[in-house]
This record gives sequence, structure tokens and C-alpha cells, in this order.
Amino acid sequence: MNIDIKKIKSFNDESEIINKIIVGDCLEVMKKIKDNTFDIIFADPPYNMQLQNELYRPNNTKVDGVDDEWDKFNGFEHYDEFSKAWLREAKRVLKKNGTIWVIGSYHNIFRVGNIMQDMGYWILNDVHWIKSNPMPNFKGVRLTNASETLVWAVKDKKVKNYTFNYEEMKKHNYGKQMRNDWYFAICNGAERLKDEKGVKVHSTQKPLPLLERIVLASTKKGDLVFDPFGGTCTTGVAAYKHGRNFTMVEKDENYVDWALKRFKNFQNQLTGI
Amino acid sequence: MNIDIKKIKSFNDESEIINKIIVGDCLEVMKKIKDNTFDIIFADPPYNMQLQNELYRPNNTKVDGVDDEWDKFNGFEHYDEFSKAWLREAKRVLKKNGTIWVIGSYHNIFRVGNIMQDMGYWILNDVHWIKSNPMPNFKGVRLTNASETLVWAVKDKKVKNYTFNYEEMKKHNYGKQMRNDWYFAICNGAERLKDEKGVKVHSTQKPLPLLERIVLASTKKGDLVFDPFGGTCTTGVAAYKHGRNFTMVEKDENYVDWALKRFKNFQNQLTGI
DNA sequence: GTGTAGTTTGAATCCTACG
DNA sequence: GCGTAGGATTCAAACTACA
Repeated sequence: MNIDIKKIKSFNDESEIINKIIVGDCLEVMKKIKDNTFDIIFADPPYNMQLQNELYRPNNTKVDGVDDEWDKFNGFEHYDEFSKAWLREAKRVLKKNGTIWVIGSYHNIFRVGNIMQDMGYWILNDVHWIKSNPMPNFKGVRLTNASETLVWAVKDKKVKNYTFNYEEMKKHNYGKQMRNDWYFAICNGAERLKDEKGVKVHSTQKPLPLLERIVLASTKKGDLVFDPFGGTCTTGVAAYKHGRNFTMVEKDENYVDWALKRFKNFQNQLTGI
Repeated sequence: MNIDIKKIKSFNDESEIINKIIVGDCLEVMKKIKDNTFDIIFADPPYNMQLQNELYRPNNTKVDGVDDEWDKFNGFEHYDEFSKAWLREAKRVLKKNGTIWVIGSYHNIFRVGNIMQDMGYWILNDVHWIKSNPMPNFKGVRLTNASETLVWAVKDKKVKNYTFNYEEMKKHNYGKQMRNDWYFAICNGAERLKDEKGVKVHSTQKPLPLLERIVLASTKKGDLVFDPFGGTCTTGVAAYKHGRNFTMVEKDENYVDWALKRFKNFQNQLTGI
């Protein structure tokens, strides 16, 4: 079996999108893509965490917070502007009966949900990813923040025949219909990509089972999945694993190169190397 | 023991607010209340459900959805306007170091959260009330909507010494710090108020244990709790049960009269009648 | 290899009182 | 407002070290 995944460094040919990882800004790339192209979109945009100070655990070790450049915004106005821009393009490139998933935390999800509703997206569900092993609240001043929220929506109130694999979801919930509270551990251990120094490659890598559930819930085999904030390509791996195709966009070429390594490892596993 | 709860039909004397249920529009009532009055606010505003058609169960019985007049808004703009108005007043009457809780579903919580952030409220947590017994999705076209979301916030980013009873919460979570996923059954059975014909008095009565947790988490004994959408006074009952005081506002006098009955029953229980 | 103890770490808007 | 010193504060999972 030969997994044919390609990195595209300068994206121009809009027909070249099947199982590609495109290096570039998602907005610029989307602008080159035709209307009604993708069956579903999964988006994990920056959360705009607004971390102020350093945080130490009770044992005085420092918490490695998300301080990446890509998560820095100059207030809600700029974050909203950014969100509106990509959500508008996302709506255009999403097929008429496609669905979109967006994940976020309380820092950004109210912005995102509000904008989506204003744009005419019609929410199907909010889904709560409940973490089995979240970081505790070390100072004891709030509740443990043990969840992230996903919004699942269609382009328009009128859309009816979107894909929802009801029976497949039932199988994953002991024969009962799947609910909107989903329980997964955070991405850790062997799954978590780390460089030669043992440093995590991406500060917010999502767990593969979460993406697999999304793929299994809302796509058919052969569907084309789009992820505008591709990161290290968890979405692509989930799609590929279940016989779906994908188009990933990611600004940071380092992430993309790691994504290619993931696929190589995946291939080696399959061929028993 | 004599529980002294009073209904106030025309509210004018702003000093008369301790353990009172005020009949009236929350905005008009709040305008008569001084700045920095309440220790916490709990608000369960209309959800703006936008139900389109009638919904039937598989056995052809009709689902009694929320179609009350108080939940009718003319689009998001009107809902946002309404939300801004009461949230602005709420901020004013909340004490400097007080906290506010607002509950909602995906229909309205993104509007509410967005507005709160725009107004300078600083979110402490989003809390997911996970329902043990939600209504299934009868048509099998979405995930079971098994949750509601609460936003817990302070008036301003700079507020530090708000009340959070960390150890008390720990006691309610097997000695571990309390997380933001809360598991309660929907309000049903003996707790659910029903009239002489067996029809539920209020279409969205909240479970008492949910309100008790909020009271125990974020108030001290003797604190004054405000609820602008009082309904049948679950907030007041929770406050009273734990030695806190309350001010409730409710437009519908029928709900208020039922609230008074709740307190009378509560008193009878305590005196063994 | 097996079992146990110790270590590390995770999308985090994480202190308070006093001068 | 600011700066600083004092003091209280963590859970689960996966990994490593070692007997």
C-alpha cells in the first residue's frame, strides 16, 4: 500500500487538492478554491488565550502555556475580524449540504458561535469534549477547565440532507444514540508528536479519536474533508484512516513536514516495517 | 420557624429587597436598585429557541416544546438588544467583587457570552450541565442535546477576591477539585411543579441541585443573591436552604404565586406538618 | 519480563496583603 | 495605581527508573 500524500509549497492549481497538505495562509488558499468544493470542514482556529502571567505548579515547575505567535491578537475586535474572514470563505467553499465543525474554548467560542449565527450558519449541535485528564486549576481559584466546545453547523437553516451517520454513532455509544458530551483523553504519550529534543512539536495537538469521531459522524467514504488550520494533520490522518480524502492548509512548514512524517510512520505500520 | 418571604406587586422602595419576590419586568425593577447591591446574580434568560414546526415523538405524541410568549424574539438583533439591556443593568447592580452566572443553550449562549465579553465581564469558567436524562433526538438527525451551558464571570478582568468556596466544592466531588462538567438530572418528579390538572407550571424549571451547587460554590452565608428571571423561584429556594438571602424578579404573577406555595411547602416540611 | 514508585506534563485568561 | 514579599496550591495519564 502506498499512501500518496503531497506537500504543496505554492498553491495555484485549484484542481490539485485531493490529499494534499498546502503550505500557506488559509485565507489566501481558500480564495483560490472554487465554491461548493468540500463535503465537510473541520477548523481548530487559534483560541486567543490572552495569557497574562507565568503560572507555576504547586511543586514550582513552570506550566508551558500557549504563547505561540499564531495565538496573539490585538483584542476581540481583531480576533472577530479574523474569524469573520475565514468563516466567510469557509462557507463559500463548503458544499451546499456540507457541514462545518469548529472547536474552541470559552476564550473564543462565544465569538465564533456568534459570528457563525450572524452569517446564517445554522447550528446543529454544540458538542462538549470532556477531558479525562485536564490540567488542574493549581491555585484553586476556579473550577478545573476540563472541556472544549465544538460547534457543528450547516451553511443555512434550510439545509436538510446533510450527512449524519446515526447508526454508526450508535455503535460507538453502547447501542444508544450518541449524545453531545464526548469523553476523550488529551493528546499525550506515543500519539503526541515530539522533536528530537523531546519538545512537543505543536502546542495544541488534538487527540486522534476526537477527529475520528467527527469523521465517522459526518462524512461518507470518499468525501473530501477540509481543514484550514491543519497543524500536524490530525484531521488528515483521521480522514485517511477511514477512507476519506482531505485537503489541509497550514502556514507553518515545520508542522507540515511533521505531518508528512506521521503519514510515513502510518504507512510503515501498515506494511509491518 | 417562620419563613418570611413576601411578594411585592409594585416595587418602589428599593430598601425592600431582602427575601422578596418582586412582580415586574426585570429591567424596570433593576433600574430602581442602587449600584453594587448584590453579591451574586444568577440569570436564566429566555433562550430564543426559534422552534419552527411542531415536533412529534415516534409514537405520534406531540412534544410540548417551549413556545411561551416570553421566548419570542424577532431575530438575533432583538434578542441581542434585550440581552445587552439586562446585562448592562446586572453589571451595575452587582457588587464590585460579585460574580454572575448565566445559563443557556446553543441557541442563545453564544450571543450572551459574546455580549458579556464585549461589556468587559471577565469569564471565570464555562460550565456544562450534563443531563442524565435528556430528551432524545427523536428523528435521529442530530446528536442528543444533553447539555446546557453556564457562563460564570466577574464584572471586570481586574477583580480578584471573588467568592469561590474551593474546599466546599471539593467535598462535592469525592475530595478532588470540582471540574466544569456538572451532572444533574433534569427537573422532574416531585420537584417539578404541576398544577391541579397535572400540567407543568413552568416550561423550563431548573433542577434544585444545580442551583444549590451554584450557591454553595460562589456565595457566603448571609450573601444576597439576585435572579432577574425568577420563574418559580428555584434560585430563592436554593439560597434560602443554605442560609443566603435573595431578591427575585418575575414578570408572571402566576409563577410568583407558585413560588410562594413552594416556600409554604418547604415550611410545612420543616415544621413536620 | 514484571511490578512499583517516582517523574513529567497538559489550549490556563490561576494569589493576596501591604506599603 | 504599582512593586514586593509571603504563603497556599494539583489530577490523570503516560513515561522512566529500578528492584
